[in-house]
Amino acid sequence: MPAELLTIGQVAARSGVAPSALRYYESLGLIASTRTAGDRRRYRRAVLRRVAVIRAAQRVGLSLEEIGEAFSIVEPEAAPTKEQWGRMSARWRPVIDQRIADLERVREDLTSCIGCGCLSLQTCRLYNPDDVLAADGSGSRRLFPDEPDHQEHLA
Amino acid sequence: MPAELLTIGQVAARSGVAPSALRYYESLGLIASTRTAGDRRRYRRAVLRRVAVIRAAQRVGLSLEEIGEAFSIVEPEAAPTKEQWGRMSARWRPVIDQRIADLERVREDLTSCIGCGCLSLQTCRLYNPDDVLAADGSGSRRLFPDEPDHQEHLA
DNA sequence: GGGAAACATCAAGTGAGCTTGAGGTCGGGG
DNA sequence: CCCCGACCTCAAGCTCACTTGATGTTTCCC
Repeated sequence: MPAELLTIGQVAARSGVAPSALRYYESLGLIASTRTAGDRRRYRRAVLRRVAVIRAAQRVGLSLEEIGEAFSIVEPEAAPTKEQWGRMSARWRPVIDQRIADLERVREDLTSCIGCGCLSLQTCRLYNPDDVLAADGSGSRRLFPDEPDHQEHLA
Repeated sequence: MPAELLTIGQVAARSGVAPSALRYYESLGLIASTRTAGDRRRYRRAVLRRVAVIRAAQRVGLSLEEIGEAFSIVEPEAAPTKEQWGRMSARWRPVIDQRIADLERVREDLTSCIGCGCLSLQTCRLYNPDDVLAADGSGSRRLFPDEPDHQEHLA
């Protein structure tokens, strides 16, 4: 327990992310570690920041792959420089803004539908939304995919 | 194509949700249908509203199971009454508000971290967040789970 | 009335993001 | 010196929300 490097257990405890998840992130190249002679992982403190950024980005709805792409501009294994950080957040900002706008619209629709008495009508946006998914392939769906437009409406 | 009842294909076209997904929702009890003599599904128009509500709730980050719970207060197979709708949206509003607040915080953290020069410091909220996950079992994680608090911080 | 859509069921597959388990290694305290 | 717990790898399992495919039935239209 010197000071400089953290064990996986310590990183887990301090970040709240399970060791298995940290190994998984590492397998994806999202974080990096050095190894001891006995093959144990040792993490630099900067990994805590990276993990925090990963969790924050997930909350925004980004996949680990997208996060990895954004990380490709910062050097692995170190804290981002101010400039790199700036580029990353510039990249994510519009995504966050969009997500917030989406949710605000859902909230608005939900609320206005109560007041407007549109429950049985077809003019309601919730009833007759203009953002709709088209079938587009296989596999699971992102929770908040970029929904392609689709024009087919009610009658 | 009389008028009253919709086929699964029509519901799919009008809601933008694939037929297979509609059958899946039905298997979970989220929507209901009657059957023709030949065992084909027939949906009442109200199902369009329900499907729209389901998609909206998913956008907010609710699982289909949670959506089903919320639906348990409205009669299956019919459009919600104004009162039921009110209860549902009252139930979801705080969740939406919370999600929006979370995202705004991430955005704020991202932005302020650029300006504040905290990149190498430990006072930064992103670096030293107070919302952290504890290990809690198996399986996949919700994209935006209710994160239990966890107090273990840096040093 | 005949053929092609559209629909039915059911089992199995998909992808993301992890966890769990088996089986073995490392390292610090008593 | 020995033991326990933390750690290692790798393969397999799991959840969620669907889709795909196989196989069979209905229905609409000409």
